[in-house]
Amino acid sequence: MKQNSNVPAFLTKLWTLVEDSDTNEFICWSQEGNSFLVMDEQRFAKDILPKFFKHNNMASFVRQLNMYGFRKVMHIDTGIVKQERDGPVEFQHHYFKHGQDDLLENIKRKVSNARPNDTKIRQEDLSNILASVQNVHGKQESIDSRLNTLKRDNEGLWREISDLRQKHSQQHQIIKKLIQFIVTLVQKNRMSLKRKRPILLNSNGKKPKYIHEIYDDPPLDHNKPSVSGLKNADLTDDVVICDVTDDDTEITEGPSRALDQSDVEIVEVFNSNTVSQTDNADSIGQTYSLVIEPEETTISTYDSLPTSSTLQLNKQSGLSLEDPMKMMDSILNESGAISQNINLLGKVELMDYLDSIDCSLEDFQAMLGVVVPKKMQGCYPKETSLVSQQTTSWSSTHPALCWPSWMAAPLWPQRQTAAQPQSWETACCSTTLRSPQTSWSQTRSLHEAL
Amino acid sequence: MKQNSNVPAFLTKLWTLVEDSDTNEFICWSQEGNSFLVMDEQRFAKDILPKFFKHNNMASFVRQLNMYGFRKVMHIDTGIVKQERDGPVEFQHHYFKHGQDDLLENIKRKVSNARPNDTKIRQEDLSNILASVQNVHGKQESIDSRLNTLKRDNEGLWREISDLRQKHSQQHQIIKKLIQFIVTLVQKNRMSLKRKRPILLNSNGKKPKYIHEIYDDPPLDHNKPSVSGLKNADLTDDVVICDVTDDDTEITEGPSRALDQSDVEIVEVFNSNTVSQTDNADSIGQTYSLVIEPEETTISTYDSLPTSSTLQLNKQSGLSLEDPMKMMDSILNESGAISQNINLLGKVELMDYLDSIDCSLEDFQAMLGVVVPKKMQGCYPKETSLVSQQTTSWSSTHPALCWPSWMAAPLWPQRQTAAQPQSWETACCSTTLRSPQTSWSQTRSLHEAL
Amino acid sequence: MKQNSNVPAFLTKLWTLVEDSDTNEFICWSQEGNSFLVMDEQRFAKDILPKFFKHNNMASFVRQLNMYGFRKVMHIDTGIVKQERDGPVEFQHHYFKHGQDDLLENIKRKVSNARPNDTKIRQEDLSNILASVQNVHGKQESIDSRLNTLKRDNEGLWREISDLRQKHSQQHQIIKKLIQFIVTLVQKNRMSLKRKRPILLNSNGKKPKYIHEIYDDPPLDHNKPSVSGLKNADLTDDVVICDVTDDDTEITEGPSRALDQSDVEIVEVFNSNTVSQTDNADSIGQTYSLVIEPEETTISTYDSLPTSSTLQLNKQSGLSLEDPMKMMDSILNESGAISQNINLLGKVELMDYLDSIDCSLEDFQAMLGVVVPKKMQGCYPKETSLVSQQTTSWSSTHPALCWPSWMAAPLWPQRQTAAQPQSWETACCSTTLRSPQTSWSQTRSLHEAL
DNA sequence: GGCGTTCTAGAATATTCGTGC
DNA sequence: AGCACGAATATTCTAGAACGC
Repeated sequence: MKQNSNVPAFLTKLWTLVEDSDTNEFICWSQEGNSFLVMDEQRFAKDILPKFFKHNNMASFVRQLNMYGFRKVMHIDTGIVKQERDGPVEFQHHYFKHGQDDLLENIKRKVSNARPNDTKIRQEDLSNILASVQNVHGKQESIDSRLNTLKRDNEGLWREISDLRQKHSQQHQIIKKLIQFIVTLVQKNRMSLKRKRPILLNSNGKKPKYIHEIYDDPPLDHNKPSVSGLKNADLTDDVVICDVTDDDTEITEGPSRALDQSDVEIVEVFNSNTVSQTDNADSIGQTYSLVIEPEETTISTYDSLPTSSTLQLNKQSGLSLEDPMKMMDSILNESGAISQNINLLGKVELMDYLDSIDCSLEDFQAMLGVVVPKKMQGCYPKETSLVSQQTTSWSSTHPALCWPSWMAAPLWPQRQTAAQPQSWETACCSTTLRSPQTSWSQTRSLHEAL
Repeated sequence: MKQNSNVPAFLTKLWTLVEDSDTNEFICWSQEGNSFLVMDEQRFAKDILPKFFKHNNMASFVRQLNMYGFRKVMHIDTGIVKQERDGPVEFQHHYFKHGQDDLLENIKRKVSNARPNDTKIRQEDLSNILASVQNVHGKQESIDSRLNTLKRDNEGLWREISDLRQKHSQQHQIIKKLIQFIVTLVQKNRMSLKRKRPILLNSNGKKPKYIHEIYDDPPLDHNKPSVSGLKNADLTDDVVICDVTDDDTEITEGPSRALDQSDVEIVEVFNSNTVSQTDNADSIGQTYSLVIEPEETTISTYDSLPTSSTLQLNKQSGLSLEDPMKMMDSILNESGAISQNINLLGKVELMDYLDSIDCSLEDFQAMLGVVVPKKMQGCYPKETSLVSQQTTSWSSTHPALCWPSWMAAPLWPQRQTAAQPQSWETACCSTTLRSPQTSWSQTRSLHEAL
Repeated sequence: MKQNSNVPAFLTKLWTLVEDSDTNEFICWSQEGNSFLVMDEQRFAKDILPKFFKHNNMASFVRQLNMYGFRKVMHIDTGIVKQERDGPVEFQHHYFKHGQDDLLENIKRKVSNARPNDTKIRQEDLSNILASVQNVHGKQESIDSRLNTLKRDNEGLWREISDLRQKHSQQHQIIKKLIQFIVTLVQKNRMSLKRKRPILLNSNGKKPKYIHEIYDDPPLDHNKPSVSGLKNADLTDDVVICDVTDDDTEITEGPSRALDQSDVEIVEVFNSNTVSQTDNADSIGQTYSLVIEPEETTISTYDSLPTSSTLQLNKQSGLSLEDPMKMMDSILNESGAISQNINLLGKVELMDYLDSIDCSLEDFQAMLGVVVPKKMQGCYPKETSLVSQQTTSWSSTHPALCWPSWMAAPLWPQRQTAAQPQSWETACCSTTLRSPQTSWSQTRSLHEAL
């Protein structure tokens, strides 16, 4: 009757009840001893149950049995409506056997799964998931619009940059022309003033494209082209934009440049020590040279140092006299140092360039006549016909640059004709490039007109 | 006893049973008639149930009641241990009432709903979906942060561009002034040297605002103070950049450097036909002119070809005197090839520009400083106050450009006044610098040409 | 007689029934033992069925048989004339065989499958959600790729801007040199013509680095080789930016400007009304002044108007003669108008700038030598060594600028040396404008120092 | 928190009805 | 008419859940 351990009361009571021979009338072991029988449900419920439990309901008793894993033993005649008192009810459990109360502890009460119905859980899950998904959807739309905004911004930026590039290029052209003009001016001045021996740059009356000729193969070193250029250039007849300060010098030669003793001297930059100085000796005045040399340019963006490339310009007076052209050369040489890699292009452009600046008075006028629109901004070329060329000179130089994805055909407005050095301005994003010939011929005709 | 309609047999039987006064001993209506009582469970089960159903189990009966939504009516003494034989059992249903068998059809039998298979499958589905959604969430956050980063980048880019624009504009001004200065310088030189008859551009001492007059469209731009300045500047002693070539001229005067017979001649561009040419005829020497003419300008950004638009500037020495207007026209024609479509705009701008440079010498000076690109693209003004001007000339040209969304008031630092031709600067954006050689040789050829 | 396991009652009962020899009269195995026969339907139903089931309907019995997959065995005469009312009925099932009750467990009852309830609804929900999630996934990938594209674009933009900055800086150098050159040129001209006492800027033959000296803060920039070059350059014959004007005029005053009747006059732009004009009265010749004054700069980016800053260009003849320095002053003044707000910076920069242009011949020479950076194109320096400098002059000016997130070390190619006035180019994007006064006064003091 | 009692529900089977071939 | 099956209900056994101890 005592129940030790942790065997639930129900099991103890049930086992006792079944074992108790006094109640065999109502409840007893089956013959095999592995199940028990309730002879008369009704009487058992009303007479026996209350003595052991707090109720007299057969249903509650059965519920407990089920709770502990007992199963009803089906009889063949089950279901038959019998007039007489129903036959006995039989239950069994693997660990509920006659004379073996030690097995009872193996019988475990069923525990509610504490599972409030997956169904409900699932329903909630579904709701949550749905809400989550829609939330994500909303966010995505937001992100999408932001992306579009950004994309538009980017497009605007590209346009801006294109515009800036173009502007820059134009400015560059202006500057170039200005320099040319100034050089010419200085030269002229000398000629007219001194009218003495013209320093022969090209005594033969032909422009020596020495540089071009000498360097048909530009140095691979991109960073110091100017240096090499200078070195190799052996300029014997060069120029001598010497300056002279005095007054009465005579200019003997031609109308062309016979520059002498002008107060301003444009000294060519010679290579270290290799220079052959021309008649500087006689120059008594001070000589001033114009060196256009942006400091920045001497800086290597990444690793190279601006050391060697720094110019050792004019060593003061007593220097050589050079012509403005030389100066220009050096200037251009310097600034264009980078683009030397682009050989072909460089050459072509050089040609064009020279041609284009080969102008006389008319050119000058034309040069002067430049009208700037109040507003010019960059565009986005859409055509591509001329792109190839651009690519040639540009892509190579800007390998890292990625053209905006949204631009179908990145055509720079740049006119980058051959005559137009890309070095400084390069760039641009214009759609069409002017054919070199165009400027070529133009410049030419103009030139010849002289 | 007959049950028609679709009322289940159980309900019909039950109602009949309760209604039947013969069975009142076992089962009957409650006093209120909205529930029924089973007096003696055991007897009712064994004696009555089998007569109506295929069983004699009270449990089965109760099960059916529950299945149809009947509820047991709890009594106060429920739960208490009753010594006496159980009291009556009471059940009720909203549609099960005394004398109202028509309500029975409202009583619906419960139906089981779950298919154990799906359940598990669904659980897995739910898990998958949930994981998926959360995955998406995570990605979205990542994307969001990247978007923000990009946005910040873009803002920085706009700032950069704004900065660059401003810088460019400033440079442009510098260049313009430089040119003006140079022109003046040359002019002065001549004057002082020759002190001869000045070519009168505006002999009357008044600047012919021909252009402006011709195109009576006043500049919309209010922001060009300089322009006004120029206008107001009364330049009586106009320039006479005549050229002289000869040799023996004497430099008698000028305080400055007596430039004489300089080969460089700065010819002023004369107004259409109204010019009185000076002694050009006698000029034997070569004349060199400075032409600042960005080739790019001749290129039409989109579709036009640079062909016809090439400039036929100066026809050599002995040339004529042309009026500035003509030149401007040709220039604009050239460079503006593209923008020709934008007639009005072009004209207006031109007006402004010309107006601003509408001075003889002054014109010349101003002229130097400005090149008009055929196409300039633009920017993104959306506002307004200061933008108006800009918008006037600018927006029309750059309809496609969108100002960054995050910029409330996109005011460019750029001063882009009417007098400020963007032509030069606007342009291009190339990365590479032209190789030195190129410019080198070019410069040379030009030099040699001298 | 007891049936445990999971064999349904019907099968157990049926098998028992067939096996039971007592019922052979009504139901028995076929001869092969693989099917069973019901001899007399009616008697079987009425007499036998009720003893085992809750009914006495042959139909129900057959229904159960069908439910468990039993099939009726068709006889040959079936369908033909069935004379005899009830021949024996035969049913068979693959697992229902004589003496083999162990096969019964293989017999499965058919189960209805469709539950139109939630199941389907939920299934639909799941499908919808799943589709939605996957949709979102797809969109996200799209967004992701767009983001990447944008990012690449942005990177390209930064590169472009870097490039543009560099180009601008280079141009700026060129311009600066040009101006210097011109100034020197003018000066020289005067000297040579007059050959009078040169106004000594540095009579001692040494360049006065007044500015630099005054502000002993050396530029942090290491990238200015040219600068160093200039410094180191031993300039003996320093400049003499004296001006000479007329022929025999004597410069009586200070070393500073005693400008007289020079043909070219560089008039300083004075602040409104505060200007002290020098001996202009006596100037007989016409004087032209070069004023470099970007109109834009005078415009405050947002709200200020370009009013006062407008230049009063050439006042024509009778004007004052000024020295190049003045011109530079005015130029700087103008261009720097915007950045006046940045006082400190402005000053320092101005100092540097002035210092840089305060050169004599050497400087001049250096000026001519344009150095091209070995590497330009916008790169994105990764090192930061050079950043400091840049930061020094730049960051301060562009506080608002955010460097692109993807750039580790935002190194601008720009050389922005101290000697490089930021006023023109850098300018700041908008954030702060340098107050005109600053440069003004500075320039002045410097000027006066002359 | 486990256990016990009670009421209700789930689930499988059972019975019946109806339908289409 | 009869078979096979769907569908609804019925019966039974078991489980869930609420509540009290």
